[in-house]
Amino acid sequence: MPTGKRDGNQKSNGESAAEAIYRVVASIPPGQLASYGQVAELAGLPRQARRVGRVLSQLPADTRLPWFRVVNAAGKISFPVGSSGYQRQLNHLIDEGSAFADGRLRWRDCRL
DNA sequence: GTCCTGACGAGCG
DNA sequence: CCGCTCGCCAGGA
Repeated sequence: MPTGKRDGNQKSNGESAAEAIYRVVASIPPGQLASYGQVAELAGLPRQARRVGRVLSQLPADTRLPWFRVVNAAGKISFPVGSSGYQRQLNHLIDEGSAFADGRLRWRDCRL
């Protein structure tokens, strides 16, 4: 193995951390929610919830990923109440019946 | 190279 | 319930 200092965080699959995160988020079934930490763990990145938040923050507006199904460990939307991101996420969750209009979420872990 | 920030989490007072 | 600290990692200045 040549001076391969390339590994970084790739899984043996050749799948980057971001790819793993995308895959996990995409696998969250409708009506269910997962925390950043949960997603990180399922993606093979324990203790890296922050990484998940970072990746999601870079998602394009037209992404197909159900990023709105990802909430923090407190079971709440991780955006300042009233912000556009908050409204957008809450809107999607309400649409799926995972949240009430007052911002209260129906907590359901993903538990795969 | 260092420093700061961030869609987090758990612990402590 | 609130606020603070520390750990963790990536990326931009």
